[in-house]
Amino acid sequence: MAGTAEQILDIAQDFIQQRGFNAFSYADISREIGIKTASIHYHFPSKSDLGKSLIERYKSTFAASLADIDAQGDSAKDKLKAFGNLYFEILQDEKICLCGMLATDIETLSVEMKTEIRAFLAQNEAWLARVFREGRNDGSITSEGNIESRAKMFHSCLHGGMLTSKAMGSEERFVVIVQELLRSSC
Amino acid sequence: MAGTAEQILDIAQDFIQQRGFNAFSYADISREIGIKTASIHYHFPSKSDLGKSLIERYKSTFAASLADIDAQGDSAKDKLKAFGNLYFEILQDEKICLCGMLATDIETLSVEMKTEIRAFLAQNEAWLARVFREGRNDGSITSEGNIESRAKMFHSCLHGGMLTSKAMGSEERFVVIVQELLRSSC
DNA sequence: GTCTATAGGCAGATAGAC
DNA sequence: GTCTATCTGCCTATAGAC
Repeated sequence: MAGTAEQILDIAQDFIQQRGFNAFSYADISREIGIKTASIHYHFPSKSDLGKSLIERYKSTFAASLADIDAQGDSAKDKLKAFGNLYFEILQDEKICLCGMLATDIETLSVEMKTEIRAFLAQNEAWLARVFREGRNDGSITSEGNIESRAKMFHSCLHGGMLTSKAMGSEERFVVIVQELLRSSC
Repeated sequence: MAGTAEQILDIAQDFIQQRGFNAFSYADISREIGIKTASIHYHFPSKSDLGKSLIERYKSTFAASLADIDAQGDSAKDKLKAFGNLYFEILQDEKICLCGMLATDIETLSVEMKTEIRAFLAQNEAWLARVFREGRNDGSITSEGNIESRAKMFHSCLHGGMLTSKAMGSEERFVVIVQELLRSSC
């Protein structure tokens, strides 16, 4: 049984991943979980507080997913596939990555939220760079070039893929993009 | 001397490319060009009308830029570079592609705007696919795989690159991503 | 075309009772 | 912790004078 604060975060996250930070309100959450907006302010005094808590939680959850992938003991190439699959699952819910969505809103957000978003992106790219490095050792990745650049490109392509595929209304499109990305990155 | 309607579109475009569709208002435009909000409604009765006109204009301008690239008579690989450079110039103004920004807001937009956004993305991808095809003929692109998939991936990577680079506050990051993309796509 | 004035609604946020 | 009530301000949009 989730506490109220968690429930609020859950609903807020859905809204943001579907519509963006500036297109949802406390009233939306209120309607969804049957609690007045004033009560939401008790848990999260300002919208920025809510946003910051949300990204922190998302970052932790995502880090746990990456740890799960590592624990599978697959090849580096399979890890990249699994990473892409994390995003595919998000897209299947008609959402995009929380931080990808917030990235477009970045200029309108508090410094606290900005900092958290950047930390999330950096966390992902550090993981990807490590996996690319592993791939050169285990032989599952034969492509050349700078590891950090490759990680940034891989990461960007997935975010752009989610974004454009959601806009075009096609999950299949994302699948095609990821296949092509894996082919040219491994 | 630009007419008022054009001026309104110019300002609105700046705001959207920097902050998103749901984070700017007629009042913002009003302040910027010294005209009352009621007068803006005379030119564009609803915000959706403004948005639709804006994307139509953007699509035409972008198509003209693509025609310019074609007219240079460069190799296909150089055309891809020039395409990436169009987006780099946008990022240098601390913006991202208008339709990339609107893509995240897609669920909150009118059907008219949605249709225009999809048409823009499709236009770009048709051009990219054609250039990849040219590259196989002129020998400047040796990579294999499905042409349409490659165009979608290339396109997605640029959009994601703009998005994440703006969020990270680094133009240099975008340059690195494009270099890596060109390396692995040609 | 641009203005003043205003409608009607929703936003984020707070005070204080229970 | 949740409520009612309310504040202040901004939003999109319209009516009607000039």
